[in-house]
Amino acid sequence: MKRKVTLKQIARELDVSISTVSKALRNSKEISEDTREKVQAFAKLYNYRPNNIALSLKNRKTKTIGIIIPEIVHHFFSKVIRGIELVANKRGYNVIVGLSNESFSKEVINMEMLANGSIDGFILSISKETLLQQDYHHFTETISQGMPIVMFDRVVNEVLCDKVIVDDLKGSKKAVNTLIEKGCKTIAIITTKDYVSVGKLRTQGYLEALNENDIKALGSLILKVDDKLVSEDHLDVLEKDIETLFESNKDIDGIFAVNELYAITAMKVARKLGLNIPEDVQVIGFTDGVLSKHATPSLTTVSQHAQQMGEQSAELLINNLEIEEDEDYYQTVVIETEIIERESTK
Amino acid sequence: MKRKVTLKQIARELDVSISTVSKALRNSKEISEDTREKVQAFAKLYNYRPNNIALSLKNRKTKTIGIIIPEIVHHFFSKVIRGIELVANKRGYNVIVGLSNESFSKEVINMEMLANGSIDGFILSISKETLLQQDYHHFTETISQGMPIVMFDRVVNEVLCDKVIVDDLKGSKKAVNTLIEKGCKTIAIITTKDYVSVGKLRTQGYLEALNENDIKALGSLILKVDDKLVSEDHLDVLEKDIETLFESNKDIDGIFAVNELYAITAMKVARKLGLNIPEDVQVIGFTDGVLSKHATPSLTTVSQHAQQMGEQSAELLINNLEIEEDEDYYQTVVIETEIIERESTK
DNA sequence: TGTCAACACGAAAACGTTTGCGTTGCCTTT
DNA sequence: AAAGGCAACGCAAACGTTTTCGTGTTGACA
Repeated sequence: MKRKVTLKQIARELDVSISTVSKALRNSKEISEDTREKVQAFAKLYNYRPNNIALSLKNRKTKTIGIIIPEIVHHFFSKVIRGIELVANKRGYNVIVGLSNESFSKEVINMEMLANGSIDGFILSISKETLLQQDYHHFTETISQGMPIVMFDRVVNEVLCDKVIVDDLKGSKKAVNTLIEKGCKTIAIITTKDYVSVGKLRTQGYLEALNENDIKALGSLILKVDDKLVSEDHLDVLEKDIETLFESNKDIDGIFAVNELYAITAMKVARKLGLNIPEDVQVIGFTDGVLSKHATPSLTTVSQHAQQMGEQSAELLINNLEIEEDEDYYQTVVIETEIIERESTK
Repeated sequence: MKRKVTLKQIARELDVSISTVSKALRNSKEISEDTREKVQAFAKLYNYRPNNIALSLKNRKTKTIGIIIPEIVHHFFSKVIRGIELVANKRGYNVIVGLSNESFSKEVINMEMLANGSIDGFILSISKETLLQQDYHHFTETISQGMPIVMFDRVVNEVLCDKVIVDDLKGSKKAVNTLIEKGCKTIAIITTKDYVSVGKLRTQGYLEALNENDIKALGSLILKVDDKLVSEDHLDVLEKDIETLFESNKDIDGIFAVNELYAITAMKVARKLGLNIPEDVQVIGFTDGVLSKHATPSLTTVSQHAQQMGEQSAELLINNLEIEEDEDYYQTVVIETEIIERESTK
């Protein structure tokens, strides 16, 4: 087990100074060709690689970016990570991930662990609990210490930083409009409670779409699911709620669900009630996850281009890191959504 | 934008030496109570946090572990990561992830990026290309340089290190036995080409189960899918193959698929051919992903306990890191599989 | 009054780099 | 022969810590 070789060891072995070795390896013309070759040969032989930590300390930058997300076992987030990793690697950066598990305190802890020199900047999506408590001091403090943050998807106006979001409102309008075009008269929405900003926006898009088409929005057609309970009952409760929705609104012929799971579950319940998809009820979901693609019938969805979001976030952050301290100019990039038509619509 | 405060700045401000500040903060009794309080108050005020990079350099350990996986947009791998992250954080470690994207060269590059001081050890699952080329020098070299590796799921005998695997053979035997118990007489398997070790093992388990039940294995019932092509056609090809399988073996009443997607696709094709599940054909898959749970009918699977694998891997690695250089004793932990019965079996 | 221990603190090395600048020795130039 | 120039290298600082080993100042004690 040979330890990693350092400049010092090479220097001692070759009887020159450390600086000479360093310069020789970087092809400085201060060093004679003789010594340069000698040093480089030796370095190659012993497979010398500069120690990253030492470099980080010297350069005051680590060339790694920190990601904090609420959950990794989630198609959307892992796709975002893939996007981030893609451009990060291309530009010579590493990524280190922290999971908040939707908890405020874990988010704070994780950020503190990373903010002390381990990384150059953050890319993150806010946890539900933080959203609920509306306590954003850890973000603003980090930023004020000179560490840039890029937020994606779950963002918040109170914090000034670069942001990458999908146009939830427009996306859901598109979805509902699609349902209307395909002949739906009575469209229900299955959404989340309002404190999740994306849920709120998507609901709003639904309402606006109805409004613009002169369809009256009915409270009974709006199902707001409380997704705070993560337990197994969650699904059962969800199914019951949806069943009630269908039964108290017999004329529903279109469903817009703000995520994949709700959509799939809606289809399941509909089928159980003897309704055919898409003949009797058409369904559109949000997020193009793996479920939508492989469900039967496959689900028409509003695609969020998760990987692209990740790529954009990384570009934004790295540009920020490598540009000379510009005048605190923050931008918000909007990723367009796209309807992917599959079998759950006519 | 105030830069992060350092020991040196505190020292200058309070007109004491750096060492005094350091000692005061660590509550050394060398320092008088007066100075201690003064320093600590100042540090708190300016929110002093020791610089991680400097600590890493000094201690020659980074307290972060590197993960290299073939793909992150994958339920199994992201669940493993969650497990790793869980115990890593609990024990004061961070995780930094690299994606090989199933490519040999990216695996090598990624490992080299991290091996130069950024991390203390690796947890990884080998890429398909590496498995195919059987070139493991980057693993052995890393290990011989004193950096421990824990491999999970996709492991290889040629490399000596800690390993965490699932009992693929036993797991698939269990699956096939379950099918037999439930009355299946003609069981087909949908598997991968043999170079993916887990595919090979699972096929072997299938054969052994049949053998032990005195059922003759038929080559025509074994479908080996070439999953090298990742393209969209993949699915089409798969469907065609499965359709052929069903049509040339009309009496198939049980399907064992080595992964979720194959199983779901098999169900889809079966239904298209007018077969009912589980009445006419029963299906069991491997891996309990999100598809299995939410498919209709939901899929009976062999659960691999991915999160537990991650936890075990992390425990193994960290123990290795924190124990005094023991005598190169490597262990292989086997995670038991478990059949999760759902609607695709009787 | 001289000695010694205890106390409170500072200097410096170390971790592994990079780099500006100083220092040799030798050759050229006038 | 003296001065200047250049090639080739070493010194030392810096990044931010921790820690060992001084060192100076007390006070107590003989």
